[in-house]
Amino acid sequence: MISTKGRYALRVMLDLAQNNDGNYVPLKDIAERQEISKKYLEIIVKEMVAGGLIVGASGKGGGYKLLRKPEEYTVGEILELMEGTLSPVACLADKDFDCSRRKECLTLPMWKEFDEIVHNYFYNKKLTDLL
Amino acid sequence: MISTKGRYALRVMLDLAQNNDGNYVPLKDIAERQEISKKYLEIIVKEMVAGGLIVGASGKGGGYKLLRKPEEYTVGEILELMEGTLSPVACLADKDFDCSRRKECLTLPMWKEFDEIVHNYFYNKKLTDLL
DNA sequence: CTCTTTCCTACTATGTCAATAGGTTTTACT
DNA sequence: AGTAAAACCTATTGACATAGTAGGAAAGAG
Repeated sequence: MISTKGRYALRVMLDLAQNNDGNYVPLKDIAERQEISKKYLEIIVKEMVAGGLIVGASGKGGGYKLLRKPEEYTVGEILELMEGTLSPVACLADKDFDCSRRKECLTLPMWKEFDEIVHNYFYNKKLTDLL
Repeated sequence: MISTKGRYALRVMLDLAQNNDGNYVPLKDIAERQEISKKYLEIIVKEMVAGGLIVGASGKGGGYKLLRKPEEYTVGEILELMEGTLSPVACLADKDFDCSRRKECLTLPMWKEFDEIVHNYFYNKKLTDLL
């Protein structure tokens, strides 16, 4: 299940792509258009700035804008940043996950295959594919 | 993320498939082989019985066994029973989910497409494919 | 110097996850 | 009848994540 964080982040990115005229877009406007609590979006957008997806500017005339061209973002990188991982199981999400049953695990190959399908799907989906 | 409930259920099914000689398999044995708390497995197998995946028998010589041939189970039905849904978002998981933005939602088509990929992957994967 | 906007810390309610605890009932075997 | 093994049942718990809310501090344009 993708959480609201991931879903809202995606909608913020789409909103920014649709209002990508070079100016900063105030969060207030995004929150109103998307009907999402501005306060909650603050938390989300902060992570998006930290993650290098967008840039913020304080003060009057400030707001947020994309750092790259809309077609240069993939849905995968947005979701993965917000969700932490797209992997279906902990043993694939964590590089350091230590499972004593790893060698004999009958289900691991399936999770690996599925993980790749998910990864491929979202990383081949550009932000602009949704517009 | 697939929870332990789904993952453990799958491992119980595989264990039952590997010990499918017509006799009931005690949960104690499964718990030991799989290195999972028997107490926790009780909760899980109870749901599996209720969901029609397996059948239980009380008393000495009792335990659990498969209701169908191993090749007649799909991973999808097992996971969906335990997880409640395999859908990535609530608006697809719930038939009655009421979203006012449904018509204009830019992300819904993607979630739908992804949902189908996930569904197809797990429902085309037979339990015996993992053995 | 004021208004707008981001930025920051903290708090909270609710729910889910992953169990544990302690029994009762059912059944086969002796 | 008695006993051991097994499922079955109800309740509880600790930890964590989710989805926010609250209140203000700092930045920056006009």
